Amino acid sequence: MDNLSSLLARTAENLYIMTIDHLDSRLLALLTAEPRLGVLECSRRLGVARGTVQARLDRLMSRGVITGFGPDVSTAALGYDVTAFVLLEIRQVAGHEPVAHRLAHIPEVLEVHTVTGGSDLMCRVVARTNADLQRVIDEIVEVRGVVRTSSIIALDTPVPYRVLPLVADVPRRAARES
Amino acid sequence: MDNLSSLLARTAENLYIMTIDHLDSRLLALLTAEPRLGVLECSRRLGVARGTVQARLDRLMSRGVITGFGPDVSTAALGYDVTAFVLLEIRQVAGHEPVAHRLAHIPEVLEVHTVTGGSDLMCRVVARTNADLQRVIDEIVEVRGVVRTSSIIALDTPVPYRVLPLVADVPRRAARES
DNA sequence: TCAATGAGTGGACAACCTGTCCAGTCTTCT
DNA sequence: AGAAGACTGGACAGGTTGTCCACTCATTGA
Repeated sequence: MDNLSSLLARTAENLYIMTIDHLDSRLLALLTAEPRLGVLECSRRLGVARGTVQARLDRLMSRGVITGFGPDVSTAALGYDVTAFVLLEIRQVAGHEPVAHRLAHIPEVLEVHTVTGGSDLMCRVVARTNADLQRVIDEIVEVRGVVRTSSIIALDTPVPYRVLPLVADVPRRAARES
Repeated sequence: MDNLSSLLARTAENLYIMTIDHLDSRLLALLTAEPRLGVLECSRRLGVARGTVQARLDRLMSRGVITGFGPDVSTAALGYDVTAFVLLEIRQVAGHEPVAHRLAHIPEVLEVHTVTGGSDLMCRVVARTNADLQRVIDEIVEVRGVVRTSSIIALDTPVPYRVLPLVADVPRRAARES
């Protein structure tokens, strides 16, 4: 069995990152599939001792790989059926932060990134209807510092957000490299 | 106290959506802040009976508002520090689905949407470095049906994905409208 | 080669929480 | 007024958690 400490690597930025092994990966997959599982049940399913699962979980959390077990809320179930990505051009004199900060006050804005390319910021927004989306975009345009917006509406989401394939790939890649 | 059934509304599409009240909202906020809290502890914090919390949670889950309690995995902690959005133009003769399906086989592709505008698909991808991003984009370009890509790199994320402000807003809006 | 180290095992304990009942109250709607 | 729905507070058995412990096993480095 690997010495787990060897799963830590120092990056160029002097930051520790963590490489997970196959057991970690299986544990994450299991918890993703059935998140309310307890430690004991996990240990039974994975065929290891309870203490092992407990130690692995502690490690994944303290290393920041698992950041939480937040309830996943479906905005669609709340009536927000429209998702869009809004690209923003801003007056750059004051920087991105104040604009992002003001955008954060709009509840329909779920996520804000600063980006490369023709735009400065990109945010993910939801709305109840297309007409409601117009209202949200109007709110965004009214934010001080925003010069122009252009929107991309997500019509369908054939692949919803997921991390599992990546999680499964990390130990494979690590094995290949060793 | 509201009759909870009144929190259901029939949409134009004949789909039931759910409006949550202040207690639901507080419960979601509490679980987001401290996700491993049990039902009993929640009831203590919210000042209601355990059965009430249990009933609310059951309802939120069965109505699809809470879709799960998946472990939230930080891709950055796994060494995937680069996030990008890749816009794809595709040969449209065969439709989006086969392309999306093939994209789903790339672990670094975390999310795929079909979109309006100049592009057909947009996906969120992660990579270890910018050079690694090139590798991932190459894999995407090699997908059959993909004609052209253009990438937007997320340099920073001043507002990470969050739903809480929206969740808090729904009962407010409902109160305003009644 | 040997000792130290880290990871995993299997077992134990008390304290706690869960799922699931129930009867009773209160408010709203018909 | 009566019915229905939501909430309360209490009860129960059974399972789970956190936290010990001693023991084994493989890897590492002196």
